[in-house]
Amino acid sequence: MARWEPDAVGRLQAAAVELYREPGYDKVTVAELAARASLTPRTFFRYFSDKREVLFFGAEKLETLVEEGVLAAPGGTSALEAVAAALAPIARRSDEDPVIADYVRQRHDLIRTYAELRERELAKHASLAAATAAALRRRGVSEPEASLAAEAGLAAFTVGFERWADDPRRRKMGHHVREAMRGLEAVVLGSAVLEEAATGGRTSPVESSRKACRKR
Amino acid sequence: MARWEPDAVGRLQAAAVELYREPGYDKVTVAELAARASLTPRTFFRYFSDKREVLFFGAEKLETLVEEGVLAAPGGTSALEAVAAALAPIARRSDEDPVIADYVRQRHDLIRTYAELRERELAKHASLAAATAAALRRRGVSEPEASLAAEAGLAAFTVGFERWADDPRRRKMGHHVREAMRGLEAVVLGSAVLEEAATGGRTSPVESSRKACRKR
DNA sequence: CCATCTGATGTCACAGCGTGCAATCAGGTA
DNA sequence: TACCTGATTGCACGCTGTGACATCAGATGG
Repeated sequence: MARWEPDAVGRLQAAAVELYREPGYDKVTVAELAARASLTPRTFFRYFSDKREVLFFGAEKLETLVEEGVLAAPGGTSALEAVAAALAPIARRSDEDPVIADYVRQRHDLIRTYAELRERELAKHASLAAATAAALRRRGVSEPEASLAAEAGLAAFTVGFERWADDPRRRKMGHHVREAMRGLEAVVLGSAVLEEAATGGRTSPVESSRKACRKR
Repeated sequence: MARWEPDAVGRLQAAAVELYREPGYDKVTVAELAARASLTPRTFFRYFSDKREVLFFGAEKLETLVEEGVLAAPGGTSALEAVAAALAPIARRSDEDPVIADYVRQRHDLIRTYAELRERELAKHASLAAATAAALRRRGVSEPEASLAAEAGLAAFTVGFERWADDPRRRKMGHHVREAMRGLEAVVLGSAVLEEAATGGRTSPVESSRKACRKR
């Protein structure tokens, strides 16, 4: 039997999701939030550095998960494939457990609504990208490419994620993410606009390799 | 002759760059900053919503610049090329004017140093990506591709920008950005690791098109 | 059974951020 | 001279986040 009500962190997180949704993130004070968890503001700030941070608790875990995923990708896999492979299980988690999916949706709604939360989300995203690039480097990918694969791969994931969140047909997140990855290829290969090489003589950076891929 | 010392905004910006560098962003109070510009905190907050925002003044201008650039790209240009074309003049501005380049470097140093500033920068970056995607849609690019081209193109720009900032050889920003764009292709085409199709049978999303591009 | 230690929680005071509202103040206008 | 205008200021206030110290229930141990 514990001295205090157990799981202070969990109570604070729950209170946060609840109150940030209903009165609203900007309407609620940390004092009220803490009170709902039968705690004081001081305790809140002992566990979370911020009023925002309480919504981003699993972030470090996610980071190591993706790192491990990148390292675990089979040898000979390209950088971008490794990133995609590391990201796939993340999508799967939501696709397999509707409870998780609901939580993810609520959290995403919050983040979409409040600029301060969006900023923090972007920061976490950037940190994840940096960690991913580092993992790729540990796989032997050299520098401009490692960062680019990490950024591009995560960007594709995000685009897929957002389309999932907005999909009225409720298709799986994995589906949207795969589609986004394909879309990324298409865009980089220059087939998005079905252009007919109308560029006026000057050879753009993207032009060269697209030439090599005409058969597509 | 003006009633008050003219260009309050400019004075506040100058004071900010100066003081955020030297005592440090987290050491300086808005009161001190305002005082250095011979103003009061109240006036500071009339012009800037934040202690951070004072460093991000040109952001809206940059946004419209990129939008115009995307719209102005010659017809038949692919989505990613349009983004690259819109971004190129931005790099050129720094490459041609060393004063601008110095300012950009100082600002980047600040943003790299302080997490709060980094968060705000990422938010501006995201907003720019959204505006870019919107401009692409106005060009007829449809949705997963518009966002992907915007995100990927901006990510490449950022990677190039960062390599420029760290380049001991001081090559031009345009050079680094072009290289990053090429790197992006390389990564998406799967040539980053020089792999020899060692994937164990399963066909990954990226696999299909890479097959079509073996000649590279 | 009492003393002590431990670790989570609470109290208090405080600096700084950001805002609403009303006051000032210099110059232009009638 | 009286009035209007618009930039700036003063003031009071609520909220965020922090440092230093007190509290309190139980575990430990003699």
